[in-house]
Order: sequence, then C-alpha cells, then structure tokens
Amino acid sequence: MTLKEKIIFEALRQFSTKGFMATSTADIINAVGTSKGGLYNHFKNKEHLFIEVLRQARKIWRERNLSGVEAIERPVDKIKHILVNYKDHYLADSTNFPGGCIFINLTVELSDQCPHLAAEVSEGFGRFKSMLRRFLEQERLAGMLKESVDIDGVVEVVFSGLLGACVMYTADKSKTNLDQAMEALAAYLDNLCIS
Amino acid sequence: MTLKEKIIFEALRQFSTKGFMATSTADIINAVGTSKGGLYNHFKNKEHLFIEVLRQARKIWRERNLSGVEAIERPVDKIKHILVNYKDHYLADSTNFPGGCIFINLTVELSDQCPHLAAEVSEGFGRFKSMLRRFLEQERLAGMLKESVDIDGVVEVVFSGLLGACVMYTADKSKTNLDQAMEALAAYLDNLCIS
DNA sequence: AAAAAAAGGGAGACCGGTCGGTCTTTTTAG
DNA sequence: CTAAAAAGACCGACCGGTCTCCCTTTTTTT
Repeated sequence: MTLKEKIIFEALRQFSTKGFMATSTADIINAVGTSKGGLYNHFKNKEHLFIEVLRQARKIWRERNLSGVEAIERPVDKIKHILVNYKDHYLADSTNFPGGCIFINLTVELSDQCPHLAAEVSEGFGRFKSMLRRFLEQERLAGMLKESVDIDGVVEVVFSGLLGACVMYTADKSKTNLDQAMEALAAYLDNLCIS
Repeated sequence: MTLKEKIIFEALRQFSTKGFMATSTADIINAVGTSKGGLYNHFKNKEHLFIEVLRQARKIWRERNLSGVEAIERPVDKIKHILVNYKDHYLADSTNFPGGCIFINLTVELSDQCPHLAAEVSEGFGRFKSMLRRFLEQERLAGMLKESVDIDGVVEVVFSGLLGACVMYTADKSKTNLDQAMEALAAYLDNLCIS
C-alpha cells in the first residue's frame, strides 16, 4: 500500500468520525506516520484530498451494498437485500467507516458551510433514490405491486427511513434498534406486494 | 430583549447552520454586536452557552411541534398532526432554525467528538419515540389498529422516516420532497388503521 | 562500468491567521 | 460610591499551507 493510499484510507476513517472541518491535516499525518511534505506532495490541498476520499468512499459503498443484488430476480427482493447489506456489511464496517454513514455525516456538516462540497456528497443520494424507483417500477410492471401503491411515496419512505436509521445508529450505535428499523422497512415493503 | 437572550438566539441560529465547533465565539459576538467581555460575563465558556442554547431549542421545538395536538382526540391523528407541524412550523422556521433540525445536525456532528454533549442532544429522541409509541398504544386500546400491526416497528418507520426527511431537507432544502415524504408517512399510518 | 547529475518523495521548521479563554480597563446603573 | 456590565488587548494553542533541505533512486554522461 503506497503512502498516498494510506493517507486516503486514514482520512476516510477520520472524516467519517470527526467530519471534514474538525479533522486536521496533522491528525491524519500523525496517524499515518508521515509529515506535511508527505501529504502535500500527493494532494494539492485538503479539499483535493477530500475529493479522492469521497471517490474511495463511493467505491466501498458499492462493494458493500450492491454485492449479491444482481443474482436476485425479483426487484423488491433486491431492495430488501440492500437493506440487509446496509446494516450488516456497510454500517457494520467499522474499519473504513467507524463513524457510520460518511455521506450523511458530511452532508449534514457541509450543507451550510461548503455548499459546493456538500453538493458533491449528496449527489449520490439522488442516484440511489432513482435506483429504488427503478426497482419498484419493474415490480409494478411484473404485476406484483398492489394497485393503490404510490411508487414515489414508497421511495420516500424507504429512503428517508434508511437515512433516519443511519442517523440513529450514528447516535446510539445500537445494532438492535438498527435491526428493528430495517426489519420494519422490509415488512412495509412486503405489505405492498401481492400474495 | 437582554444581551444574554440575544446571544442565545444568535448562537442558536448559528449552531443550527454551522454546527457547534465551526461557530466561533467571535462569529456570535460580531452578529450580536457585543464583545468578548459581553459574552463571557453571561456564560462561563462556550459549552455552557451550548447548554442554554439547547434548552431554548427544546422549548421552541415543543411550541412548534406540539401546538394543537392536545385538542385532537384520536391518537393516530395526533401523530399525523405532528408530522404536519414538523414541516410547516418547525423546519419552516428559518428565523430560529435556518439550518434545519438542530438536534439532528448536532447529534451527527458531536456523536464522535463530544459524546457527553451528543448524549445531551439525543436524549430528546428517546422521549419523542416514547411519545409516538404511547399514541399508538392508545390507538390499539381503542381497537382502531389492525391486528397484524407491530407497534415498535411502526415507531421505527415513522421516527426514522421523519429523521431522514429532515436530513434530506437539510441537504436539498426542497419543500416539495419534504411534503412528499411526510404525506407518504401519513398514508402509511392510515393504512395501519381500521376503516 | 563508474561518475555525475537530475528527479522526486519525504521531513519538518516556519508563516499568517483564527481559535477559546483571560485579564485589565472603562462605562453604566442603582 | 459601588457593583455589575461591557469593551477589547492579549495569550498560548492550533489551523492549513509553504518552503527549504535531505536522502534515495534513477537517468545521463564520460
């Protein structure tokens, strides 16, 4: 692992817990065991480091949350699988994300202070919501969704519920509450389907 | 309005947008138009100011979100009323909370940096969840809840959904999306009731 | 093949600026 | 006259970022 990679992974860890502003370059430098020169040789400034950390975080997010989804045929089951991945492989990954969902944390932190960085972060939210909507539309096309179901409303409930559960997990670190929230969302989805 | 009150209200505004750590005492002092002496005569240090700001924030939260709830007889309608209050009177209060829900913002910011402050903040979450649960139990006692409904699960969905909607509102400031999320939660509640 | 030179990563002293907090001084009110 | 309120100079610590220096590795020259 090169020094640059080490810096990115350590910055990811610290941004995830302490946020972007509250993590000093000195914190990262000490944790990695390098120096100012070692860091600023690879990154123009703290903001450029942030961009690379964000890219890495997205890559890990996909690995954790989308693994095994392709192999599932029924769209609504794909969503339920993602919910399970979220709690068991993503939020539970205390090596890379010891502070919970880094995208939520950074969005909350930066939305009013660094709007251009926050926009970068929350871009992924829109893509995720679109994915959920696509799965639900496929389920409807297959005729497996109850007539009365409003897809956009369901997307909002599932997505907001997932976000809220992440926030609570950040706050109380309770795996029990997290499990319950995810199971409740899965039950909610089941209730929208036929048979 | 005394200087002390002015400081608390201004600190509330700034903590709500920029967070606790990123708001400097100088920011508050300049906005209020006072000096270091003017602030530190009324508050021992920044953390004590934080405590008083938190107390004020809770008071406003209750005023905004619980107004009119007493007058409603059916418990589940009380919850739906709170959802409406949340988006129309609480999150829309850009005078006091220009940065969205201050409790969520502060919880996310402080959970890993100042656990003792974060615990103070998120204490209210537990009380709110208990309130939701109490309403649902009353509804069940009145026989108006479907047999299959798991109250704890519903509490998780509604509470997490509310939290997540707040986070998204912090990120995109979209009143439309907020309305949709809240309406979807109300529809979810309707679906659990008889008739 | 040996010597010289160029290149680049890393170390850390250093800079201007900002932070929370203290202390002395001045102003104001009772 | 006194006591509280307010002002603001000041302090040490820390921030992001720059700069120079060193050391190792690679490339070029003889």
